[in-house]
Amino acid sequence: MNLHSLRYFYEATKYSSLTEASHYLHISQPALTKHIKNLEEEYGVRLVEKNGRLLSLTDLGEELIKECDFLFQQSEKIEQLLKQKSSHIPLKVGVTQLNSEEFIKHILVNDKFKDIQIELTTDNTQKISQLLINHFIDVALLPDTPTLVDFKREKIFSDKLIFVAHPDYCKSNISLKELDSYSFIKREDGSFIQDTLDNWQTDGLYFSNQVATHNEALLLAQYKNGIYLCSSMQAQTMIKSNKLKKVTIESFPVFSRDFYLYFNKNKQVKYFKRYVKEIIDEIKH
Amino acid sequence: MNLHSLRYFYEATKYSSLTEASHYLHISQPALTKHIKNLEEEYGVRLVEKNGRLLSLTDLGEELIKECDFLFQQSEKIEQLLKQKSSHIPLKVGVTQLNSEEFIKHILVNDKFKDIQIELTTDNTQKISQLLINHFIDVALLPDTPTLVDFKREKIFSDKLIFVAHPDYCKSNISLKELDSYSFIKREDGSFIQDTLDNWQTDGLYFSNQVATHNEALLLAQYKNGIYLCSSMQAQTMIKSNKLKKVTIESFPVFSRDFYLYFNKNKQVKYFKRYVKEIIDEIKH
DNA sequence: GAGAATTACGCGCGGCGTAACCATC
DNA sequence: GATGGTTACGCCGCGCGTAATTCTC
Repeated sequence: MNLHSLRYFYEATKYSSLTEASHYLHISQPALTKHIKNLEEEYGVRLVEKNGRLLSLTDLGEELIKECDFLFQQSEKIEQLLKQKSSHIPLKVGVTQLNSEEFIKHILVNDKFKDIQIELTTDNTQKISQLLINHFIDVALLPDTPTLVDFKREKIFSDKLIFVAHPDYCKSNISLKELDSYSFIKREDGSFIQDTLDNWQTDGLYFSNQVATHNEALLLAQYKNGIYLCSSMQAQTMIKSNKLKKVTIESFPVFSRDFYLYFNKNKQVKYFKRYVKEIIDEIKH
Repeated sequence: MNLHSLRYFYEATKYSSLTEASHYLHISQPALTKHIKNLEEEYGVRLVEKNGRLLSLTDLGEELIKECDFLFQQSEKIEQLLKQKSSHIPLKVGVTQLNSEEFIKHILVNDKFKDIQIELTTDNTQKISQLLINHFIDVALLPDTPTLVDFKREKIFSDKLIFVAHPDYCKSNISLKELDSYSFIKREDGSFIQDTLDNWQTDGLYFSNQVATHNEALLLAQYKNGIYLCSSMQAQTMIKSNKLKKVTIESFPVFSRDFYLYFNKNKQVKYFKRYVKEIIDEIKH
């Protein structure tokens, strides 16, 4: 029997619709439908029936799910056994400065990664891509990179520059006229963030403080020290926990970069990819 | 985890070597190796180790197999549940006269087919192939057939014309000089078998009796009535049970036809194919 | 018309077989 | 040299996503 289709069927029933399930299972909705049809056709049985515009389980479907509980519980047990005895060499991951902190915070410490041992390398895009090419690392999280043009990759998220501030510090939408009512947090000269700000408005911005790192800037922003421009990825968790809010400023252009996972062939990479995507989903929420 | 590879690994351990297992599991031996490697690489574990020129299970491998017992026992239970509730429309199978008796005897009454309901049509090759083309039947067992040239097919066995006789009736190898010491069983004039015999030796053959059907001829041969020319497929079981033996006659040319399963797309056909192949293997032994 | 499922279709990867090679007896 | 396992390689089908369609509220 096709245990692959059975697994998807089983997992899908944990959600209220196929569409919802497809989202959480990281598979397209038509593909899920197909898996269910597979089972039904293979055995000439009906497992689901139409219920309004949703599907619901037939009696046989319910019965099947109960049996699947045992099956996949056992399969889980086996997987744990194997993972426990695993002597994997660590998966070598390369990231840029921009990602590294978020990576460490949200990905590497995540429970999902308890069974993948990871060795992290942080360097600039150029160096990381060279490591990947020379097989010194297995995976790299990087923006679009010319030297990796024919490498396997998968888009993970789109990073944009956004303004953030303490929720009480200012309105959420600020017009150009209102700009002088607020102060901005200044990053070190020559940094990408500061250059972007300077190029946008050479005058008219009032800077409260200058800091040396992204972390310092975030801290100041939290203490209502001003509005701070940073990558949406880096601010996401603070926004989610309401320590900061996103601030839109009139006519500020969109600076965005897509980030990809580039990878060499490696059995573990598959899981790594899935976990990363799941975690990114959680962050985006 | 990859339950497909796990299944093959599990089943393979029931045999003494991969080569032997591959034969019974109807998969090539390199493919089996690959499945095991899959599991080992996915989890970074060792499941088998070299033991002379054979493989044997590691401790972890043994442990894994124990857990797999539960897993695939449960999977079997689920499969039974589904098959029991199955409301399959019968699988429509077409065969020629030549095959039909062997089919009914050795295939359709076989235990393996208890969960596939079969509707059998017997007719000549031309008619059967038309039924297949028009989707009136799902599977057909036929020799190479020009009208089905771009149909999906799979070679099932090669049928040859052979001489058979009672084990005590004659020697196993007969030279041309000795031919006149034995009598032959004569089929009805115009039959393929009789025509073949007549075209080979227009004189010099002594015919004891003339019969109307293959079954009658087999019966006579069993009663030491003479040597009988028939298809190897049709005589196989009598030979296996020592009621008849194969007789080689000097300079008799090989008349052989390959038989194929031709099939339309149908979920059940997969199982049908596998069962047929297994049974053919049993017959060939 | 919005949300859900189904059908149609095309692409890429993985599973498989064949063949050649290596290792053990 | 015979038997069993491994590596290399290429093909085909299955699993999947995208897009268009149907169905329900």
